[in-house]
Amino acid sequence: MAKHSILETLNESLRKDTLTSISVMQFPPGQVLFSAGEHCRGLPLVLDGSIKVQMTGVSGQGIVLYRMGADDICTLSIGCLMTGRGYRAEAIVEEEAEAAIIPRGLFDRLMDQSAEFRLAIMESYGKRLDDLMLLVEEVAFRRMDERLEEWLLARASHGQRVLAITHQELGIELGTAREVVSRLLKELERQDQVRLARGKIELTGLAGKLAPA
Amino acid sequence: MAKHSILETLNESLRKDTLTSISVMQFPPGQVLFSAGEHCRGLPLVLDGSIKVQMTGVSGQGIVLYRMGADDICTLSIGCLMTGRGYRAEAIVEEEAEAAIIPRGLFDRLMDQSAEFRLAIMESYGKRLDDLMLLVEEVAFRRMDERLEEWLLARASHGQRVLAITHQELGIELGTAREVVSRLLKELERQDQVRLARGKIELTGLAGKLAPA
DNA sequence: CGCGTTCAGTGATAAAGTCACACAGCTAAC
DNA sequence: GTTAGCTGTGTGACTTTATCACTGAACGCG
Repeated sequence: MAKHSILETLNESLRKDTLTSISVMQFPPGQVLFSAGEHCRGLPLVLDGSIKVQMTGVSGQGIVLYRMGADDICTLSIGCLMTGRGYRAEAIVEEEAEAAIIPRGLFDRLMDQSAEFRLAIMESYGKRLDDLMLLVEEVAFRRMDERLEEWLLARASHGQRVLAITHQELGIELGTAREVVSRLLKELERQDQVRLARGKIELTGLAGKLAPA
Repeated sequence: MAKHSILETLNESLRKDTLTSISVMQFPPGQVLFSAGEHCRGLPLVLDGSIKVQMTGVSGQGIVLYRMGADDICTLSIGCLMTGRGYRAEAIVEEEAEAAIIPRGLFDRLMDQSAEFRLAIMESYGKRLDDLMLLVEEVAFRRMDERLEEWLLARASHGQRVLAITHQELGIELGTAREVVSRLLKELERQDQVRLARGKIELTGLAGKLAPA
């Protein structure tokens, strides 16, 4: 059964209608939920797991725009739904995910009949805009070594000290080239902040700077 | 009297209510509509003129996120309104502007009672997200010389061949440093693409590549 | 084991950002 | 008109990041 906090904004009757007309789907890691150019068929609710949304430039280089996790709404889809434009980004499952899709008609009805639902949608939209603005700032003004360190620490604070990720993937996270990541990591290794192995990064010295769990 | 296409999504009675409760204001060039950190008091409708929305990084460097013109809605404000967060950007009038503000309460009512109004709002939101994603791509992957040329041509195609702008301002448009702009422009001048003067850029050779008016 | 594939390291070079400073063009006060 | 001061531009020196080309290491599998 679908469990998503936005459903709690609905009254008894709308919620029942919604639950009967959506079905929860499972997606394995690596699965592509949607890709650039595709059109949108409804509003995806993420119930569980982790999904990254990334964009690919003409050069073939990519950058991760944001992630969605349990209880998120794929607000990007609403834009596509409303403007009729295709997606500009692609969504890829990272950790086994559960999601349900609210079809267009039902979405319109919920927007019409529930002020709370509307509020939740607008809030999610606002948050997404905010995220993207932060990203613009990151990319335009901040140094890559700082961004890399922060990325590693953000990951580590979720408990792991050994990250399983390739330099290529990290490049896409930060929107830079693989070589740049390799060089910066090598420098961190020289400073005893990390230990490197194929496909793995172990945080050693850096762990001292860990955000409180 | 306020003239904005979103008002046409409203029925007779809602439109009348709206028109009586909003007032059109005039803003001279240079006026700051809102600045970073401020809280939002309603949804601004742009009736006429040109307003740029820009962000300033910690380094003090800025970048223009997008522009609003006649018939635009300041969707960014909705996000602030809904999440309660302050603005992350600032809005500055470029060309004498007219705008009206729909207060929070009325906005909620319009969202409640007009499906068409809702649609227009969501559409505007979608477009803004799209703009920002394009910007991320620009900043992350494209070369500065290309972006500069494109910016100049986009301006020129509005009729002018002589742009009144300083290198500093151009730097903020593109999110780069003044020196970088100076050097790239100097190079264009060496190639007889532009002629430079204090506070002015005249498009000469570049004008051949003008987008059809 | 040997072979192919993916991942990582690195030198060379180009583009962009940063810092420091010189100087030019304009304005306003004298 | 001359001069002081401000804003805008030009440029050298240097750092950081991006790009290109290539090498070799680690792994997966027949």
